[in-house]
Amino acid sequence: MANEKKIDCVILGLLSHEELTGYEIKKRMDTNLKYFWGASYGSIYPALNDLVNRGLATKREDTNSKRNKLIYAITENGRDYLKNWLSLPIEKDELRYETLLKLFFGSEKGEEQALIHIEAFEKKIKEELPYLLYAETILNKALNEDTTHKYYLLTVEFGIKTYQTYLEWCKEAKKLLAGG
Amino acid sequence: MANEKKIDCVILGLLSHEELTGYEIKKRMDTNLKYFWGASYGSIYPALNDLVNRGLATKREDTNSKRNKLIYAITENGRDYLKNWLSLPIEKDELRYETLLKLFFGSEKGEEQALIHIEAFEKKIKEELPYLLYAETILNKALNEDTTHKYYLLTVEFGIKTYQTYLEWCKEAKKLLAGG
DNA sequence: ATCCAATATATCAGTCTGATATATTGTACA
DNA sequence: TGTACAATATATCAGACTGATATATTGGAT
Repeated sequence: MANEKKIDCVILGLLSHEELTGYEIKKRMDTNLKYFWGASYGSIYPALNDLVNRGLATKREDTNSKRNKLIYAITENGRDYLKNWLSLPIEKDELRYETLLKLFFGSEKGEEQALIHIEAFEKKIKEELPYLLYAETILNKALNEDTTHKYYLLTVEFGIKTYQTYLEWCKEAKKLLAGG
Repeated sequence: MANEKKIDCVILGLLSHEELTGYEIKKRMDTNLKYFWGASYGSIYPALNDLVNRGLATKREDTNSKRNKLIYAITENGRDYLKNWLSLPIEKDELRYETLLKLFFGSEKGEEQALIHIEAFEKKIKEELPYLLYAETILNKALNEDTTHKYYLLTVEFGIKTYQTYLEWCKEAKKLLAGG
């Protein structure tokens, strides 16, 4: 089996729910998938053209709007490709935190600088957590109507739990740094 | 200020503690930094040559061993470069979990397949957690002798806390999937 | 002796990011 | 009514990095 390109799989996954433009795909990623996956336009647009060439998606111009919109939809072959990928074992789960990297080498600059990075991290997490909690409320309400929400909720719960743990770690990290 | 390449910074960070070969640098990454950063030989070896050309590191052949060893050391310029990077604000903290991606699109294949991915994730975390707990013990003992261990311990505590949270999430995720 | 795992360096096709370019549409507000 | 600005929309490219592959040596087990 050919090595599945991640960007192809995410796009097909999103298209399996609804028809989308490249711009809308990017927006979905930046909101719904933000906490565990990302992608740039530089990979999305070439991938879309490639998916069409391989018969996994279709492209059509939007005749309703005056905008230069290109709407993509998944094909049956695309759905098969997605299902196959979903059933393959996970290749890689990766955490890549520059904050921890700078902390690891922190002795070179000292405690004051390390504290700055921890507090910036804490601030960012505190700002993002409310969006996850809001999503949790919405999804719990909509759970009865649409069972696909259950899978989305699973990832939101992951985000909430880890973010809350991050905040606990920040507290302890500051204590440890101060010499406690 | 020129955009600091991450691979340059990690290598200089490791060289700031001790002289190392490219192979040893990779080993440090795969053990100590594993939980928050990774790098491949394909980036390490070219970066090492580049660092030497820019005067941030020096290269010398190991005359003691019969092996074709090339030992790298950080220069004063290299240390300045590292210190500057450490004081810059964090650009990106990124989590990229294929497990969550496949879960998000899980409705396409159903609960049984989702459960398989969650249990594989749970197994992997349970296997890795003991190494972090072991590192915690060692570092706590050595904390008095060497204060640089404090920074290493900070990242280990992050790993332990998040991994324990992952395991809690797995339990709840399985309940949620089963329809609870 | 022989085999295998670990040590050690290096390169390359292909993936993906981040920056940049370009143009249009909707909205606020003066 | 004009006009500025944010949002919508597509596209490309240099450069970073991965994963695979190649090559060769050394130490230890049997």
